[in-house]
Amino acid sequence: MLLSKSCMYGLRASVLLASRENAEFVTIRELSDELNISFYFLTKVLQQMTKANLLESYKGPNGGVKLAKPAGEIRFMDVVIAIDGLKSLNECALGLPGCGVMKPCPLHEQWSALKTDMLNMMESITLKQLSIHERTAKASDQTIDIKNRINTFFEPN
Amino acid sequence: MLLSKSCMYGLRASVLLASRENAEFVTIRELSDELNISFYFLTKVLQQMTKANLLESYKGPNGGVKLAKPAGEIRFMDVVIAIDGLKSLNECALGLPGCGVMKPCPLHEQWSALKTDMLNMMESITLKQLSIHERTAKASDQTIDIKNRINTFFEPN
DNA sequence: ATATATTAAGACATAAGACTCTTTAATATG
DNA sequence: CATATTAAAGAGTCTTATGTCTTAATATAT
Ligand code: FES
Ligand code: FES
Repeated sequence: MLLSKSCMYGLRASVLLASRENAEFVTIRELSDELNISFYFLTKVLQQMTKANLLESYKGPNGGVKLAKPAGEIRFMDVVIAIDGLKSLNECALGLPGCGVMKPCPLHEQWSALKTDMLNMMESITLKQLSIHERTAKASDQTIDIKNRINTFFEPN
Repeated sequence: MLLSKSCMYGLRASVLLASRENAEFVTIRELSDELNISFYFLTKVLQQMTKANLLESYKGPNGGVKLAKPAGEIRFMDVVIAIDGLKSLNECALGLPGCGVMKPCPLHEQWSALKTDMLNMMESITLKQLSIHERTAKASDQTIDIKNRINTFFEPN
């Protein structure tokens, strides 16, 4: 598993929030219902994102969470860093210390090339792009309404 | 973490075994000492590889483990499959079920491209290549003898 | 003020992964 | 045969990740 479950949950919620960028605060309960993620657990994950200034939260009636910046300004990578941390992005494939810093392991050359591609991807893709992809998919399948479609994207495990 | 620790341990041990392909059985104790991995734990991991017919084991005096085939015929991927399983190679980046089979998630296109590269790498690299890389590295640093060099590759965490 | 809605924080529970130890089985050697 | 050496198998422990619940804090509305 490349990303932790927490991180995947955070990403799913982010994309959903991005697809409603117009909206005001969305309750975590609504997100967790739609994504089939434990409300309690998702709450913890989104707290991490709030601390990292990716989300803004508001307590009380009409409260909830929303993206702290335009979806086009939040990179895939930002979410990963907020939840799994920077270290998770620079690990040696064989788990040895100091990948890229110390003596490279036998896999380093190949692995770091892949890692570069992966980082480029994470750096270039924004939540906006992910949410647009979602919309396009929806448009191409007119028989399924929006809510339904999001639900099929984010089916329970 | 892309690969489990078990898997990384198995790979490290494999490369070490490959670099001694000439040798007869090597005891797990010797491997665990040289790689700074718990002997008990490594034993379990190598058992999985033996069951998968990647290693051959022999009990009793002068026993141990050795590669079951020439190092050039064992692919990186074979070790990963033996230890982490096939499923680990085809996961959705967002943890959704049926990546590549069911409706793709918003990240699928980008992620599956990366995954293809990764699988190609795992499929094309053999233990022989990894061990040769190791030898080359050694040759370029004459001041450090072989055993020492392996030890610096495989430092404790 | 009081009641209600909501996130934050912290404590707790369960499951999975990582690691350890003990016992058993196979083999070799004297 | 007796003893030593080694991996296999199984049970147990420790740690980390995941998931749940309760209480506190903050905001709104009546
Ligand atoms: S040192 Fe192992 S991948 Fe970089
Ligand atoms: S469905 Fe998500 S990466 Fe393929």
